[in-house]
Amino acid sequence: MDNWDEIRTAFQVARIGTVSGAAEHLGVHHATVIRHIDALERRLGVKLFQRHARGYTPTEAGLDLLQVARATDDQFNQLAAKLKGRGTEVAGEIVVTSLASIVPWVVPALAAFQRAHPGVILRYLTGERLFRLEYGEAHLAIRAGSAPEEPDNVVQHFRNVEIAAFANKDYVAEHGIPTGPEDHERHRFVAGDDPDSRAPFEKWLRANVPAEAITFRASDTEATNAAVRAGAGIGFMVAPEGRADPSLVEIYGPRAEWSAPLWLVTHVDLHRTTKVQALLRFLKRHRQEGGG
Amino acid sequence: MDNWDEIRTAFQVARIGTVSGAAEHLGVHHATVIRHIDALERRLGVKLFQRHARGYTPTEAGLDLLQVARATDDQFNQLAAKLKGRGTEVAGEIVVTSLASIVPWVVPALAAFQRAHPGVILRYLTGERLFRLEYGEAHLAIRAGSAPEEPDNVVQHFRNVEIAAFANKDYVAEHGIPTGPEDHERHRFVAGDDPDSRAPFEKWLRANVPAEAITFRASDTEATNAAVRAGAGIGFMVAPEGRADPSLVEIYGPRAEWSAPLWLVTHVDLHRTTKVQALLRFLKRHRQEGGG
DNA sequence: AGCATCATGTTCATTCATGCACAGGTCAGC
DNA sequence: GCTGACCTGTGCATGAATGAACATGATGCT
Repeated sequence: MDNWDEIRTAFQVARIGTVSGAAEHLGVHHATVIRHIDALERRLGVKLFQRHARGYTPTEAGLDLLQVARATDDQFNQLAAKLKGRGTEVAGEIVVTSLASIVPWVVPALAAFQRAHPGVILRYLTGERLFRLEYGEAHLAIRAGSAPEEPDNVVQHFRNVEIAAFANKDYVAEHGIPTGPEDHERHRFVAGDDPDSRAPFEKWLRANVPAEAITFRASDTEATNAAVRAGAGIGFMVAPEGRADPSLVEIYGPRAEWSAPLWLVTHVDLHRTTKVQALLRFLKRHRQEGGG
Repeated sequence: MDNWDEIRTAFQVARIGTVSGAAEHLGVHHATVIRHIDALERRLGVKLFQRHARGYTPTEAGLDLLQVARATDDQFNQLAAKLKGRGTEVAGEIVVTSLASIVPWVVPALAAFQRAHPGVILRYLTGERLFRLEYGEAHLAIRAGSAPEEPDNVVQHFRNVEIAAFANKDYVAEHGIPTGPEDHERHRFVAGDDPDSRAPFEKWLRANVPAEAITFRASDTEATNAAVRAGAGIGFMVAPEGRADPSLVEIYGPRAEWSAPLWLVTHVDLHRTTKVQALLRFLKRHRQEGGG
């Protein structure tokens, strides 16, 4: 594996997604980028990218390269900063991902972090792209639920996020507020679609709400939240998110048994870099804000 | 930090120590190597090497680069192997270091490992160069004594090494073998020079041997071993090493209270690579052999 | 439907990095 | 003290990697 510059070129293509974009970022001609990729693929005997008219999409091999090269890039930048005597400076791109449901909580923290470190460029990815993050597309993943246990990942418990039950005002006006579990059959509930979900509040639903009362199911958290807002019934939401919506009424306040743990997940190769460390420290220092 | 190839060039210079050697290894002209180094240093504004007529010696900055670049090199090689579908193949250079005193135990294990993986090139460094290993000059360090706790290092307990007391045959012929602790004042002992040493057998010496009976002290383990072989008195040695020398007599057999733990220390960036993993697994699988 | 925009991919001229040859220096050994 | 074998360092010719220009295809907006 000689010619590290070709790896660097491939890294930028994988990161940005287009040859032209990578060429501009690298300050070279796009023909050079194409030649680097071709040479690298020929030498490795593996297709790194799927060519199509809209750009280059990394294959699985390309994603492997992306992961290794991103770590390298970060480490080289950190080395350069150290050698230049600016060892503590935090700068460069940081990619963060999380479930969409905790967006309203994460964004203010990231914004504050960006304010504290103007040299940082934040990319915050949520939603359907999450599955690709296993391949090292992000520096930091904020996950909910049971602790991830993949090798090469550094997992830290972050905090518990408060979960409460909400319903739309119109729903309350029509159906009122449940007087207790025995009243649940008279109500309508919104829940996830997975009947075996291990989320604590889903277990509580199965135990305390008759199945016939769960009249709206959706696999995606955003969908269930939208259903609650639309008045489809009573559903669980992250507490601050629900409270931020004036059209919602808090049916049941947060309970310890419902709260879901959040995990900060980083890849070992990235975990030690100053910028990731700085972000982790920042997030942990600000974990009180926003309720939880 | 653009131009990763220049880092690669600097890495080879730091690793090999000469511009010409690095040039030959890289398959380029040595003038190219000089230009790469010059360009890199100018861009970083830091001297990476101390030039002298016998070669290039890395400065502290150069050692920092060496550490990062070695990890990168290994990771790229591992990536290449994976992408080429030979993910399990173990090949390339592996640098191991340890105290000189456990050389006779380590060498057979390394030799066996090399036999099992013909593609591997082993470099086994001991002795005075040990101090440089903090800077990532080795893939694996085998350390004795208390567990190292530096950050970025992965420390695993390896095994305990048996320590026994030996003396030269000539010494025994002249002084006999101690009948018990009360007989020690009549004997001569070889010990380390540090009066506060935390090595277990040194503690035992302080507790069970009168200070006047310790007539030979040396700071280096090799020196004390040589003194024992030369008949200067009774001294502690690694059990298999002492037993391998027919001129020595085992005065006190190994005791649990004397045994010193050995630690396998790797840098996080290198720890996950297949070849380091393979070596660690191999060493742990063969830890029974050789007594311990 | 048609145009504008943005992407990849190929050909040809050029330039910059490389290789070569030689100078200068240091160290080891006889 | 001298010779030989290393090593670093520099000016100059060459060639390989690069950049410019152009062709081509897909997408989105009017």
